[in-house]
Amino acid sequence: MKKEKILEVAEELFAEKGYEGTSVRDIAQRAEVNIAMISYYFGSKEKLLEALIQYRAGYTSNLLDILKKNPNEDPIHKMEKVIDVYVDRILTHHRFHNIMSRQLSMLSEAHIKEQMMAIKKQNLDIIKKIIEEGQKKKIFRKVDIELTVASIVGTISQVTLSKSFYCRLMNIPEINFDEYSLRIKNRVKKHLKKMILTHLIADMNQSSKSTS
Amino acid sequence: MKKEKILEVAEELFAEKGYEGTSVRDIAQRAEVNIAMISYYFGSKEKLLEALIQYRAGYTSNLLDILKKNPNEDPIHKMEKVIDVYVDRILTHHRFHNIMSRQLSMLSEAHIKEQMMAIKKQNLDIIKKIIEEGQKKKIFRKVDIELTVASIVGTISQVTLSKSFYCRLMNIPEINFDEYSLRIKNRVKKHLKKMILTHLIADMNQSSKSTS
Amino acid sequence: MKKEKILEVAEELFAEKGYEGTSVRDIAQRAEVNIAMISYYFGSKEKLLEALIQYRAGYTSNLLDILKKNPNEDPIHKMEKVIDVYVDRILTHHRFHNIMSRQLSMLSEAHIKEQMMAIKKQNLDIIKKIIEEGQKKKIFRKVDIELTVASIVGTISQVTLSKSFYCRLMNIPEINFDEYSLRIKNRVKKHLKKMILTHLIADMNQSSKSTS
Amino acid sequence: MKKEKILEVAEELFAEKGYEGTSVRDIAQRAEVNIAMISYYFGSKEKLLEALIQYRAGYTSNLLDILKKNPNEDPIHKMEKVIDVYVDRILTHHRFHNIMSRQLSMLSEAHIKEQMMAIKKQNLDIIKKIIEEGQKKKIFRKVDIELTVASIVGTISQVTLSKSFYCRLMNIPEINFDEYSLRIKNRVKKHLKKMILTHLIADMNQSSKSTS
DNA sequence: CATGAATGAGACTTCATTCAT
DNA sequence: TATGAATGAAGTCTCATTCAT
Repeated sequence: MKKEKILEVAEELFAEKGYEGTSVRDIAQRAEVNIAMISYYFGSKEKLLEALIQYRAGYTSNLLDILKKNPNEDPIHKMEKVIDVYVDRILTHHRFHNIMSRQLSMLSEAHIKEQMMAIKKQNLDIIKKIIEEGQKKKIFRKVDIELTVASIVGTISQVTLSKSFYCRLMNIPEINFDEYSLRIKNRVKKHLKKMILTHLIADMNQSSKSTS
Repeated sequence: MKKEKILEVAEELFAEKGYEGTSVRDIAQRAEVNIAMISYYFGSKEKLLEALIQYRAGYTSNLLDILKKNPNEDPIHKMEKVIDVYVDRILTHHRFHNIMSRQLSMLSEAHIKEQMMAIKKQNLDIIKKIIEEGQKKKIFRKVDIELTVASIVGTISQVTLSKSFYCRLMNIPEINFDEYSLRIKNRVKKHLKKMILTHLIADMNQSSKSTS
Repeated sequence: MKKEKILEVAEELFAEKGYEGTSVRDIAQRAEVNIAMISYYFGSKEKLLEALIQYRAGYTSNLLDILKKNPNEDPIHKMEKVIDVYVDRILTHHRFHNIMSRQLSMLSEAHIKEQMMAIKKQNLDIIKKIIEEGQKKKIFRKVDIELTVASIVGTISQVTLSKSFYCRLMNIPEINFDEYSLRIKNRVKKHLKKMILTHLIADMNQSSKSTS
Repeated sequence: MKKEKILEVAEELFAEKGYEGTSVRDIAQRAEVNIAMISYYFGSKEKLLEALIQYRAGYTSNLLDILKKNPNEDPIHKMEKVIDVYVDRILTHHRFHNIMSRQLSMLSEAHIKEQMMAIKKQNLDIIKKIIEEGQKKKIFRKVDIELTVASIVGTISQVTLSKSFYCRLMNIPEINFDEYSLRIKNRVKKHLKKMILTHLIADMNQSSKSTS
C-alpha cells in the first residue's frame, strides 16, 4: 500500500539525512508517489513523523511484556533475556532508533519529543524493574540503577548509531548495516551480558578497590 | 570578537535545533550580527560547521595526551583518570558532543563526517590503548575491547544527550543542563569506574557463571 | 436535497469569506458531502457560483414585478412600497447581496459579472421608472434620477454589508444578523421613505438654498 | 522606491481581483520585483495588506480634521464641505475604498477588519457630529442620524464601487475610472448636498406627509 | 448516482547566498 | 571590513479537479 511505502521511505530518509534534512520532495520521489500525497495522507511533514512513530512504536512493547510476565524466572536470566531481546530490536529497527535518538537529543521542547520519551521510558522501566527485583531478592548488589540502565542502552546505541566509526575502530572495511548487524550482534549480546551481570553480581571486595 | 560570537551561537543553536533545523538567520539574529556576515566570514553554512569543529576540536587532545604521557602509572589508575576526564569533557562540551553525535549518526556520507570521526577516534584510541596495555600487563582480563570502549562512551552519551529523559527516569523535575551536570557528574564517574573496572579485573569464576 | 444543501452552504461561506477565500473543501465539509460532489454536480467552482446566482436570482423579480403592474397607484405610494419591499429583500437575502456586491465591485471583467449586473439592473430600473413616472406626472420634482436610485440602494447596502460597523456606530453590542435585521429594518424603511420622498417632493425654495 | 511600487501595485490588484484573488506572484510580476521581495519587505501577504492600510490610512484624517476645526462655521456649510471633501476622497482613492469595502463586508472576524473599521469610524463620526451640532443649534431637524450618515456614505460607495453598472444605468459606454470620476464627481456632490440638506432642514409639514 | 484516491498546478514563505556600496 | 538590498531555488502545503470503481 502506498501509505506504508511512504512511511518506510520516510524512515529510510529521516535516518539517512535527518528529519529536517529530508524534504517531502525527496520522500515522494523515492516512494514514487505524487508530492501532494504526503499532505493528503498525513496532513503535514510533522504529522508524517508522528505517524511513523505510531507505526513503529509497537515494535517493542509486545515482546518485552511477555518477558516481564514470567514472574518466577530469576532476575539473572531475565536480564540476559532482556539484553538479547533489546539488542535484537534496536539492531533490527536501527533506522527508527536512529531517528528517535536524534529527536530526543534536541534540546528544544517539541510535542513529538514527548511521544518518543514515553516509548523509551516504557522500555527502560522494564530493565529498571528487573534490577530492582534482583536487588530485593539479594541476587544483585547495590548499584546505580539508572546509570546501569544507561550503560545497557548506551552501549547498544553507540554500536548502532556509529557503524562507520566502529568499523574503523575494529579495522574492518565499511559494510552495509545488515552485514554489520550480523557481525556484531552476538558480540554485543555477549559483552553486555558479561559486563552488566558482573557489575550486578560481583562481590564487594573486588569492586571496592577500584572505586575512588 | 564577532567571529567567536557567531561560532558560539552556532553551537548553541545547532545543539538546540540541529544543523538543518537552524537557519543562518537564526544564528545572525542571536549573535547580533548581519546575516551576510556568516557567508562573509565562513563562506557558507557548511563551512561554518567545519569551523566550529576546528574551534572545538582541541578541547580533547590537550588533556588526554598529558594523561597518556605518564607511562609509569598503572592501567587501573589511568583508566580511572580517563573516565574522570572524559566525563568532565563531554558534560562540559555537551552542546558540541550533541552536534557531533547527530552528525555521526547520519547514514549518508559527508566530508564533514570524516573530520568528526577523526576527532572521536583520537579519543577512543586512547581508551583502547589503556585497555590493551592493561591486558599486556596481565592486570586486565580478556574482554571485548571495542565494546568496552563503546560502553564507556555510550554511557556518558546517553546521560548527556537525554537529559530530559533521565530526569524523568530518576523522578526529578526537568532542570537546566548546568544543574543536571552538577547532580550527575560524580554519579556517572563513580558508576563507570565501578562497572568498567569490575568488568576489566573481575576473576573468571564470577564472570563465567553469568555468561551464556 | 444535496444539491440545494451545497448551494446554501456555498452562499453562507461565500458571504463569510468571499468566493476566492472559500475552498470547495470548506463547502463540501460543511455541507457534509463528498468533495468530488461539487465538481460532479456543478462542474466547477465557478459554475457553482453561477448556479447560486440562478438559484437566488428569482428572489427579486417576482415581487417587484407585481408592484410594477399596479399602473394606477400614485408614484409616492409606489415608491414607498418599493422601498419596503427592497429593504425586506436585501435584509432577508443579505448573504446573497453580500456576494453580489463584492463580485460587482471587482474591476476585472468576468463573464459572471454580467449576470449579476443584469439582475441588479432589473431591480434598479424599476425604481428609476417610478421616479420618471412621478416626474412626468409633475408629482416629483427634477432630481438626479440615477443618483437618487444610488442613494436608495446605497443606504440599504451600507446597513446590510457593514453590520458590525453600524452596531459600533450606534453603540450597541455586536449581534447576529437576524437580531440586527429586526432592530433596523423599520428604521431603514422609515428613514429612506422620509429622506427620499422629501427629496422628490420638496419645493424649490428649500432645496435651492442648500445647493452650491 | 520598490517598497512603494509594491504597495501601489498591490492596491491596484487587490481592487481588481480581490485580496484572495490576487497572488503574490501577480503582484511581484506587475511591480517588476522578485517574488521573494514581498515577504522580504512586508513579511507576508497579510502584512502587506496591513501595510497598505497604514500607507493609505492618512488620506482622510488630515483634511477632515481641518474642517472640523472651524468651530464657528454653521453646520450647513460644514456639511457641504464635508460632502465635497468626502466625495473627492473616495473617488480619488477609489481602489483603496474598494478594498476596504470588501474586507469590511466579510462576515468572519479578522484582526485586519478592526483596523479598517477604526478608519471608517473616524470619518463617519465627523459627519455624525456635524449633524448633532446642527440639531443642537436647531438648524437641523430631528432625523435618524446613523442612517443619514449611511445614506451619504452609501451613495458615494454605490457610485464608486459599481462604475460599470452606473455607466450602463446612465446609458453611457464603459469608460476608465478617471473619466468616470470627472463625469460624475460634481453630479454626486450636487445630488448629495441637495438631498441630504433638504432632508436635514425640510420643515415638518412636508416630511410628515411622506412618511408612513 | 456517488465516492475515495490521486494528481498537477500553483499558493505562500523561507532558505542560503551574492552584490553593490 | 561590513552591510542592507536583493535574488533564485527550494521549502511545505492547499487548491480544484479527475478518474476508476
